Amino acid sequence: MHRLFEFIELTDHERHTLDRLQGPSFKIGRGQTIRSLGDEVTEAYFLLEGWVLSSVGLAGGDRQIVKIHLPGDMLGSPSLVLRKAAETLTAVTPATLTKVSLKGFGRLFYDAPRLAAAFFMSCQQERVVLMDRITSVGRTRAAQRLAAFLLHLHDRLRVIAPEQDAAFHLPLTQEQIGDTIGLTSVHVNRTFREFDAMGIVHRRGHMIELRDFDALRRLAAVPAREWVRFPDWLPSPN
Amino acid sequence: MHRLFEFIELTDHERHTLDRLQGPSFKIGRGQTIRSLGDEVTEAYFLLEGWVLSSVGLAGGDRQIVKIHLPGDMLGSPSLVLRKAAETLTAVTPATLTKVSLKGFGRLFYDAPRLAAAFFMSCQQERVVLMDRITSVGRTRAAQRLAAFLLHLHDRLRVIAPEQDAAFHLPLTQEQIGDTIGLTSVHVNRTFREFDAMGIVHRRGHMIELRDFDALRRLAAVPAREWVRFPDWLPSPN
DNA sequence: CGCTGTGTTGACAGGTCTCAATATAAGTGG
DNA sequence: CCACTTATATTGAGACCTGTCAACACAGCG
Repeated sequence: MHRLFEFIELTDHERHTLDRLQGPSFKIGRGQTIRSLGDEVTEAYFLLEGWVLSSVGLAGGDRQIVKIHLPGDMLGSPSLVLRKAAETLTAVTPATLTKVSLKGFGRLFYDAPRLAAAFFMSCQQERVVLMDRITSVGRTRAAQRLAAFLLHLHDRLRVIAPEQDAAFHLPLTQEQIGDTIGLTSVHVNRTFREFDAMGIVHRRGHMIELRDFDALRRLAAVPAREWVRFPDWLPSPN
Repeated sequence: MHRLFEFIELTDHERHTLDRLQGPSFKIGRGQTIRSLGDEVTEAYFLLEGWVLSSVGLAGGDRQIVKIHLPGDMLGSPSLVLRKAAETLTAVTPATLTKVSLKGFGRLFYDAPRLAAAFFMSCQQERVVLMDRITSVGRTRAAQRLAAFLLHLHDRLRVIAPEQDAAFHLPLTQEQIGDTIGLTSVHVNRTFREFDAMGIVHRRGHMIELRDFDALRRLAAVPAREWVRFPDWLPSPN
């Protein structure tokens, strides 16, 4: 179950190529680090189960979480263009992943052009997401950032599980949420309680229920994004 | 002169493919908009001369500049995966560009796999840049953001013009700089004068001279990025 | 030469951070 | 399964950074 399905329908050949790309699956525990910023880049990963955070550390010790990875994501691909890994990958729940060999990935551009195009599109998609996030963090206040964050996460969960309703499990601490949207944990907490009080969201432990999507969307203020499926500029298979 | 040269050395065939991709060059004036957020996506662009801003607008009227495009950049590629353009492209200097047909771009994945891989890498590079910018905006103060901004821009200018020294022309208003690093123009001004006073930078009109790289780098605090040239995971041409 | 946009500056307001203390939940070892 | 330890959530007070508003200087441009 790969995110690539968002853009193209895979042929048998492409599906097979994708399978051959990956090594055997392995598991890691909650809190474990898969790879740290600055490490040698020897492989990439696919995330099969669990949540993984991708973060960038600053000299001062602060860190920014640049991506919350959900099952189906490819991990570590930004580092393909670097000598040292760009990001630290940490599991926030127990996770199952596979390794992707760099050589295999490189061959893919020859063996499965349409698959390569899907990876390209997936990368552009990440770019758009980052653009929207930088817009949210750079130009809006705490409540708007938190609203955009919750909506975006909910959207992504729905892609993975179409039956997903308004409530979901959020296995992140408020500090991690803060590191994602550029706030301190203290202020994330205050903003959450504000949302509680307004009846916009409801929390019980790490279960979050979005109770007023319109209000959240109005707050978030980011433009809606409609991803293209089966783009007509991409030649059809064969 | 394309940014792709950063990752691979183009063969004649690849260079030719790249040329065929582009329509005749055309010019636009300072302040003109090439394409607005929400427009239909019918093409992409290469920027040959001039500076172009890529920005995302919020419902409230604020906007975030998500990328400052320099000559050699491909423009509008994030919108390849969207039905409506993700970003508004505005020239801040007179600019020369070419159009890239979407069909042609799609065929490239079949006709020139290595070139396609270079575009993929270029996209990942943008992603890393955005990750670092979100880190800067989300987790650091005004002075650090401005330092990171100036250093990053200087680095990019040096890629284009290796003889580039510590002084360069910055054709942006302080408001545009603010929209880029998440500050108001007023605060950008205050921070610039602070840098002036400390002797870290020197300004005369829109000429900027970086006078103390060490101090700037210490301030910026973002990890250094070393792009890989000719990655060994990519099959060689032939 | 007047206009309009941009840079500069000051006073003040407001949002977010910092520090610190408690309460609560989660995880651990016996 | 309990007692203990640690991480996380919550709350308050005050400091600090940045935004807002407003005025003025200055430059580029028609």
